[in-house]
Formats: sequence, C-alpha cells, structure tokens
Amino acid sequence: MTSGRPPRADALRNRARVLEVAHEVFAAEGLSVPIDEIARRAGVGAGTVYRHFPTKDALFTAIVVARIDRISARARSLATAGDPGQAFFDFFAYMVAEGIANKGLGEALAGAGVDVEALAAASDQELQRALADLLTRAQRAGAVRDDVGPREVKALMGGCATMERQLGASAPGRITTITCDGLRPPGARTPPG
Amino acid sequence: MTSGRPPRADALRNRARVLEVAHEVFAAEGLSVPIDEIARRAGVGAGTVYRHFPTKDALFTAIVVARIDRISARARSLATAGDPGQAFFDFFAYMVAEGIANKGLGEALAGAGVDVEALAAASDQELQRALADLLTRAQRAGAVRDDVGPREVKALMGGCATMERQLGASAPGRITTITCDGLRPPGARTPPG
Amino acid sequence: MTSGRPPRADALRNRARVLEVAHEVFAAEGLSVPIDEIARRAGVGAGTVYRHFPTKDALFTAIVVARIDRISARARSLATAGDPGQAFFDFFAYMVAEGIANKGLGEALAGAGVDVEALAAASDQELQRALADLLTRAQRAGAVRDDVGPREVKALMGGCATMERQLGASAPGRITTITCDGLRPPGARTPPG
Amino acid sequence: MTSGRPPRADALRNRARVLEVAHEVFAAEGLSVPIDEIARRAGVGAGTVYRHFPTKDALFTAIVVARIDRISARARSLATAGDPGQAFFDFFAYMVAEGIANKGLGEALAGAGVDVEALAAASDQELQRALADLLTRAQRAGAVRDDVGPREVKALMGGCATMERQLGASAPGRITTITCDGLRPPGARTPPG
DNA sequence: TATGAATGAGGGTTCATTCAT
DNA sequence: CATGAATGAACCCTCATTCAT
Repeated sequence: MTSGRPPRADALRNRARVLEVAHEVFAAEGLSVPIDEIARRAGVGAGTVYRHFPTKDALFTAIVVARIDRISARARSLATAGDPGQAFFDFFAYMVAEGIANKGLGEALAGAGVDVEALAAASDQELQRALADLLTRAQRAGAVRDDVGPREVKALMGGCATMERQLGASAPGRITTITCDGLRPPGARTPPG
Repeated sequence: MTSGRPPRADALRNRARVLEVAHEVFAAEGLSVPIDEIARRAGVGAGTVYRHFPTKDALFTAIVVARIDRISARARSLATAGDPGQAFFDFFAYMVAEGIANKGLGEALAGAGVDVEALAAASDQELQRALADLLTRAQRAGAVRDDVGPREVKALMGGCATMERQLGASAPGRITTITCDGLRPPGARTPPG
Repeated sequence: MTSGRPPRADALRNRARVLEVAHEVFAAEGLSVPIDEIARRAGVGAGTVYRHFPTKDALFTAIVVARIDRISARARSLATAGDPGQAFFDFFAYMVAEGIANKGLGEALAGAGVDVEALAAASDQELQRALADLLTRAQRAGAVRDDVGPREVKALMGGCATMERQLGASAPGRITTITCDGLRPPGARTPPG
Repeated sequence: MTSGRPPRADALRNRARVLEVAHEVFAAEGLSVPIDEIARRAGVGAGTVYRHFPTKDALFTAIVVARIDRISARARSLATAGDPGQAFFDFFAYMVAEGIANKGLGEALAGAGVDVEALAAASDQELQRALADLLTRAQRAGAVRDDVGPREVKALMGGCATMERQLGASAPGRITTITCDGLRPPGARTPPG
C-alpha cells in the first residue's frame, strides 16, 4: 500500500537495468566496484541509482535477496522430489554453480565486504530453512552423514564456489565432487569413476 | 649491483619490525588496514614502510612469502616422515590452522584484494612442489584419491580455513574433517565416531 | 501577456497548498529542507512546485512576501490607533512573535541562506514605509528616541526574534523588553517591576 | 604528552596557514564554504586540512575556540579594571566588534550550521563565567539592570553583531548603543547626545 | 498541467603514495 | 636513512533543477 499508482515505465526500465548491470558487475568484479561505475555502465546518473537503492549496501542486498530467493525456491521444489539424497546433492551442485558465476555473491557469503546475514536476514533464514529440510530428509535416508547441520552445508557450498572459481576451468567440478563425497556417510562413497 | 654495502643494523631491525607488525595486523584485521596504521603500531614512519616495501601489495606479498616458505619447510620435513597418509593429512590440518589464524591470508587466498599467485609466484610454486610430493606419496600409498592434484589440494586447504573462520567456534574442525574424508579414496573413509 | 486565460482551479489549489506546506516546513525546520520533502508533504510532485515557483529562492520569497504583506497590513491598521507609542511597541512585539515562530524567516533575516531584501524588494519597501509611519508618529509623541530610523528598527525586530528563539523558553520576552527599553528616549524607561 | 618530539616546521606553518585562511573565509563567507576551497586558498591539498583537523566541524571549532579564548582573556583583564559599569560596557562593545568582523562566528552564535556550545563547551563555559563576573560586578554597582543573566547578555552581544553587520556602515554602533541603553537600569540612561 | 524519475555537480572524507625536512 | 606531512584521486551520497511520461 505504499504507492497509489503503478510505477512509471521508464522507472521500471531503469531499475531493472541498474539491477541487471549491477548484478553483472558485482558478479564479475566483486563488491568494490564504485556506484558511479555501475551508473555509467547502466547509462544513468548516479542519482538514479540512489533513487532506487538508498545505499550501496541496499543495492547489493537487493541483488543478493533476489538470488537467494530464487535459490530457496529451487530448494523448495527439490524438497518434494523422489530421492532425498539425489535432491540434496542436486541442490548442492546447483548452488555452487550459482556461486561460481558470481564473485560478489561469493565475497558476501565469505563475509568480505558486506554482512549479508544482517542485510538479507529474512531471505537468508528462509534459505537456511529450506536447506535444513533437504538436509534432514537426506540424512534420514542415510545419504548424508549425521554430524553436519545446515550452517556447515551452507558454508561448504559457498566455499566450493569460491574454490572452483579460483581454480578456473581446469578440473571443473572436482572440488565439489570431493566435498560431496566427504558429506556422504562412511561406506556410502561414490565408486571411483 | 643493487646494493654497494651491507644494510645498516637499524634498517634491518625496522624491516623486521614492520614485517612482524604487518603480519599481526593483516592477520587480525584483514588487508584493508591502512599503511599508516601499520606504521604507527610498528613505531616507524609511513615512509619507512615504503622504503622497505615499495607498495602495500609488496608488503603483503613479503608476509605471505615468509609464511609460505615456512609452510613449505614444514611440508618438506613431513615428506620424509613414516606414514605418507598421516603426513599428508597432518600437513593439511596444519595449513588450515595457519589460514584460520590469518584473516588477511584468507582474503588473499579467496582472491579478495590481492592476487598472491601473481605476486608470490616463486614461493607459491615451491609450496606447490612440496605439496605435490606429499600428495603423490600419499596417493601411491592409497591414502588419497587419485583424481586430485596439488592445485586442488591447495585450494581446499585455503577454502577450509575460510569456512572454518566463517563458522567460528561452533563445530570446530568439522569442515576440515568432511573435506579430508572426501579426499580419501572410496572405501577408506574414517569410521564414524 | 503572461497568461492567455485564467489559471485552472486545481492549479490555484496546488499553489496554495504548496505555499501553506512550505511555510510550515520552513518555519519549523529552516531553509535547508529539500524541495522534494516539501512536495511530498504537500501531496504533489516536485515538478509542480517548480511550475509555480521557478527556484527554491522564489518559493521562499513568495512565502516571505505574503508574510511581510500581512505584517505591513497590521502596521497600517495600527498606524491609525489612538496612542502612537503603544501602537509602535505593540507592532514591535507582534513582529518579534512572528519571527520567533518562524525559523526560516529568522535565518533569512540573519542573512543565512537567502537575501530577502534583494528577492522581496517591493514588499520589503512597503513594510519599511509602514514601519516608518509608525515610528515617526511615535517619535513625534516622544515615545521613541530620535536617533533611530526604520532600518534599525527592522533589524532590531529580526534580531530580537532570533535571540529569543535561541534562548528558548527561559526568560521569555526579556530580550524584547530590554530592546524596547533601549528604544525609549532617556527618562521614559519603564519603571522596574 | 601526546608527542615525543617537537612538530615539524612546515607542519606548523601549514597548520597556521590553514587556520588563518579558514578564519578569513569563514568570517567573510560563513560556514558553508567547502573544505576544498579553504585548502585551495591556503595552497595545500584537502588531505592536509584533514590531517590537522579531522572534520570540518573540528576546524571550525578550533577557530571559534581560539577566538573565544582571546575574548575570555579580555573579559578577565577587564574584570579588575576600575569602574565595573565601564568595564562591562567596554567588553560588550569589544565582543560585538569581534562578531561583526566574523560572519561564521555570528552564524555559530546564532546556532545556524554548527552547535558551538556542544563542540566548544569548555571555552564557551569559561567565557560565560568571565562574563558572569563582569555582569555581576556591574549589577552590584548599579550600572546594569538586575533582570538579566549572562545567557541573555551573550545572546544580545551575538545579536548586536549580526544586526550591525546586516546594516552595514550606515549608523555604525547605533544598534549597540540602543541595546546598551536598554541594559541600564531605569533612570540611568545615557543623556541624549 | 501534474508527476516524479533522471540528472550531475559538488560536498565531506579516506588513504596509498611521494617528498621535504 | 627515517620521519611524517602533503598530495590528490576516488568514493559515497545529497539535492536543486530539468524533462519524459
């Protein structure tokens, strides 16, 4: 109920454009990119960025929230899939892939530059809940070791993304494979390929 | 002919003091600490820091180089120890512990702020060689899976440090345990408990 | 030929609403309030404010002009009252009260932010004339010292307002009493108590 | 004990130059002058200003403190002079003259732009004490009316300065004369000149 | 005509690096 | 050589004013 009429078309366009550019730039260069640079690449003035997002943190938060919400939705849809183990590890790989493509998200998850947990608390908690569901189901099915909780799994996903990005294209997915193997209970390791 | 005479005693002392303080500060606060602050804590002028290290990156590189060299030495000494598997995993844990205690090193390994591989290429390669020896021996002994190389192991050690630091004191070592389990070949997992 | 037809009713309403809100806001918060804020409180767009008043100064000037015109009218009506001395000092107190209630007007009178005399010259001169009449009559009646002119009296009224506002509720009216005493000719001071 | 050695000559020179320029500029143009402008006029970089004064407020405070301290000293020296009434009114005129020459000081005293009482609390209180001494002595001698305190007198001095500056060179001192007359007890007015 | 989004020139402040003392 | 003051390029953010819708 904050607005009495629909937002203007150009405002929506600019907002979307800023979000899109900011997402690309943050993903490619990390969080230290100046707002002025984002504005320049979006073809708008710096003030326009600030009209839509009152602070740099807010802009970044908006991007991360959208990202996390999409990820949570994916987690929710997987939670009802057939095989709990498969669902859990599919989600793990999906989230790592997201993180690889996004340097800024990685920095945020690693706690460098912004405190996402503080800024995007609601989305972060929802993600944690969805993840906890996936995890618990997989653990009950005997597909995941019992001595981990959602916090550790989240950290591992963020860490895998960072490591994979760091290693570049050589041996893609190797880090994630190893980590997932480590998450399986003893005796349930994937047979060597 | 970079120097006509041996360096003065006070210059050596200052250089050592700056290195020591910078190490502590970078470890505790990360790479964003201003040079002025390091100089102040070292009890020298900012110019003195720049006399010994032409840029901030160079200072940080020097610290990392010293760190890496020490780590390499440790790797070398373990390489001749009795059990290759034990040696490898001991070294893994040792390096993670180093990384946990050092925020700046973690930032660097995560790629935020400096590109260590570019700045400390020689030491980095030497570490890689020492690590390769440990790794190969452990793999030959059947203690580590065959589909990883030293680059992946190095990334995993850095990642474990970052993740453990991020999680704080809850479940200490859990991430490292999982990762090490993932590094073992199928069938060689640690028994539960 | 500034307008080919009479202004529309809604335009008049908006103009009046903007003036009213701007007056309140300037009075309460001073001149540094952004135009956007005034527009928001008036329930119009910023562009509407600029349609009616080409600059921020113009808006403020319009307010001050309206204020001054009202004050001039009061001066005119007092000029025909019975006792010239009473009329003069009544008006003095009235104008100080106006100024106390209006932070923006005080800032303008103190020369901080806008040059009212330049922007509202006509109204200012009319006020000066009305004030001169009151003053001259009071001086002829022996109620006010002879060595002051309307400019000094106007400055004193603005100054009293600023000082009273600055002192807040402690000793209300003391400054004005002192100043009015100073304006009386020697021997005509108010008796103590 | 904050410094182990004497400050460098150039630093002292620059600091003094910045203070001098800032004083002139604040006095002439008021508090809204950008720091960059002050730096430019002083022939230094903006960073140099910030080395000596951590914020713009701090710079302005330093200037006001120096000013107020000088004024307090003057008040103290007058406090032991022969005639209490003469001493009080001499000081009044002196402080008004100071304020006339200084637009920034006037703005500060009028509360526009900075809260001097908060930033320069110690100096402000010392001035208030010195002023209270002068005032009490003059009141005991029957030279000043009894229903005013130091706060009112300080406000009157600031107000006189602002008003005199506003009126410019016409009728110089008239405002101050009137105000001082108002401060005398009934029956003690200066005879008409 | 009304709207409110877009603009862009500054403003205060920080900090890596240089250079006078 | 050591010192630490000076520099100046950025950075984040605000707001008077313009202009597309």
